[in-house]
Amino acid sequence: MLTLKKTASEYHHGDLQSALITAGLRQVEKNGLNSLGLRQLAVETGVSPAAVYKHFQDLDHLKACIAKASREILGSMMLKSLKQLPDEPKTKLDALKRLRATGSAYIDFGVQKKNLFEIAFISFDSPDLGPDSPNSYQIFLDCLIDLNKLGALSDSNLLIAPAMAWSAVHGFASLATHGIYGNKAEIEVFKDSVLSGVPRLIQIEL
Amino acid sequence: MLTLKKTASEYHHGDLQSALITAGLRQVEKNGLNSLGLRQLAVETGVSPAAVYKHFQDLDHLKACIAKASREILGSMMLKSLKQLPDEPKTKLDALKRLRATGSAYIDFGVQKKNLFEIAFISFDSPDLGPDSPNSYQIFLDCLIDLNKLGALSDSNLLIAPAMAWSAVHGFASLATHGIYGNKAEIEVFKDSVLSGVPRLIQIEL
DNA sequence: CTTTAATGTGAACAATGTTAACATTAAAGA
DNA sequence: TCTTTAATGTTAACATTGTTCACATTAAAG
Repeated sequence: MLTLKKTASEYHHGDLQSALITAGLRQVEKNGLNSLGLRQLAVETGVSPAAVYKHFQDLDHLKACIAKASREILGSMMLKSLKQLPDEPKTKLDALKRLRATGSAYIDFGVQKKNLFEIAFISFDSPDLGPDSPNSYQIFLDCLIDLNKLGALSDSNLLIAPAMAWSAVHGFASLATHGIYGNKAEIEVFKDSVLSGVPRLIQIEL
Repeated sequence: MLTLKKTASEYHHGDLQSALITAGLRQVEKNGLNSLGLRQLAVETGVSPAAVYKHFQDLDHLKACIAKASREILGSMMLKSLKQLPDEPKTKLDALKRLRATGSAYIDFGVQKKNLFEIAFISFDSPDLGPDSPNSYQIFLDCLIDLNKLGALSDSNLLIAPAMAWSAVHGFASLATHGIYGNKAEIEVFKDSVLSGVPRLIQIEL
């Protein structure tokens, strides 16, 4: 339709649903998950508190949508990290570099946007909201499929390997956001170690 | 002092501070972090809402104390898992079994007490509350020191190795609590894989 | 035994999530 | 096009929450 919103009757918002999610993302990123409030978001988007309930069942549902949006930002950062590398990896080493890049992006997201990372996995269980796109697990898996095609991974590991890689990377990101590894310079050292360890963890053979 | 609380004047509670933490732990474990409320805890411990503020600065502070208590339960479960093994490991393999036992206990805690695991790392940064005892990181470290003494680990890794092991185990526990690996039977398979992968990750040489 | 500090109560406050009844607009069907 | 209907918004109210203040009660210290 695309009706160049001249209809500024100011009564209907136009796209409140995504406006609330966007405002929520900004609020969480700036002041943390605890600072997220329904009324405050309503004010921020210039709407009454009750209007929110036309688009979300309750605050938890809205939070879940903001969480999903966070995960999708994470996923897009992972994809972005891949765009600076050769598309179709021809060698095992190239394929491995791609896996490492996605892992690095995952950790960077956690460290740089720790408040978004904090909310990202809220209500991750309930699949009411449909799959993430992009989906970070799928991105890991694609990298491992490439490695498998090139013979760097045993087939039996295509189920286990992504789980293990994800665990290591996610765990490091999570612990890093909790300030366990000190300042960002120190984090970088540990991060490299973890990323270098992943191929051993999932038994890559070059 | 130990004054066998005959002084049941019913006005002063006796040990409200820890009673609130205990009640908080039970509430979180049963109904999740979101269900935790100050007034409700006050009712549960038979005390007025304002009384809580004689022992905690605010709800966040109380939450942080409950979180610390959760981590200490985790730590004690790790220690418990060690008590069924030979005290002083004489062989590399024995030492490795101890490391694996602690990792297994860590993951079990996450899966079996997912609500406690959820709160456990809240306010982990702020060291106002003093160190955990027992401290799960220290337990990992002790296992690795044993391995190092037996020559299974390069010295340079005594800083990095615990961080990596912790990351893998913590990440898996975290993702498992989010229901990513399906039911508990499936989780067990993945868990064994991760635990078997840790020695490769941290470059144990047997 | 008196004073003081620790620990409790009760009433009030502002702010929050939520709901219900109603208003306005956009979309659909005659 | 006109009418109806569904979608989307508003306002007012409610119960509940975290928090504070003035005050009461008890335990500990001098």
